[in-house]
Amino acid sequence: MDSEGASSESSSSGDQLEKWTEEQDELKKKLIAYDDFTWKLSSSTELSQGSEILKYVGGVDMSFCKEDSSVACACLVVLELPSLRVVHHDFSLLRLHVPYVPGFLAFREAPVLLQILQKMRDEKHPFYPQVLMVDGNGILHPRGFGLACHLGVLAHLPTIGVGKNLHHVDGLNQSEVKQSLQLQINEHEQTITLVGNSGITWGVGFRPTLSSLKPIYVSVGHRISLDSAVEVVKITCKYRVPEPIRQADIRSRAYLQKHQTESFKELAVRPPDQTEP
DNA sequence: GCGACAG
DNA sequence: ATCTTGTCGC
Repeated sequence: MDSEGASSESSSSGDQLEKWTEEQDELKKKLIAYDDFTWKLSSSTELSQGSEILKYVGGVDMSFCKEDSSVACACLVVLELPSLRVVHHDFSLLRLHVPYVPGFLAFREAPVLLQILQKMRDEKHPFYPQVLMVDGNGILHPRGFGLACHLGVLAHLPTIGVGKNLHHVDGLNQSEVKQSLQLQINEHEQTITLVGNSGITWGVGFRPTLSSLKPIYVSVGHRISLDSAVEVVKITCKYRVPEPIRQADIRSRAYLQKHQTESFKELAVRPPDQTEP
């Protein structure tokens, strides 16, 4: 018998988390936390004629089956600016074998999302996104490398991390953020910089609309500065959750429900096929 | 040691 | 992530 708690359960072993941590640290070396793109926002002061403007913003999200949380639908949408109309969407239905572990979301969700992105790029689709918004944090993460960073580096794409809940890092606390925003309730600025105990700026808490008490949390994913990331988020917010992510969320959920019966059969766990004589 | 912990 | 109806308001 093993003396150590080599608990033979389905959850991740310490070894796995160690491997994942090393992989995050390795990929983190390629992280670019400043503006590394050629487009400009149409609201930019310098309206140079030659430069391209930001027109195609992507969003990714995943939904899960309530009966079987390992059955998931990943969705990529692309919205056109400034209309915020969806000009492209794509889905992938699959069964996940990697569990959700706080701090390691990317190992569960990045592979599929990357696959959908690559498919679009390989097809040289004209609406391939110039920047991608991700339903998960960027550098606002225990090791400064959340899903948005992970996806950005692997896809070599500018990405923005958007969290609906605060990942408690470096002393950052949800109620403190809310209090700070409460103090600014009368000011024009609905944004609060998230500075941890160490002095590091991890992102910003942001209230997109006047009615939304609960903030969203924006952080740098890859190849973009925090200021630019916030600018992009601002111009894509019709509701609390920015449109690209909201549309990916709505559509992935709808797709899952529409194909619930079929997909459940397709992805059903069958015992190994031993019908051969 | 205990609690906290994106989706 | 998911479980969940109505309701108040623009």
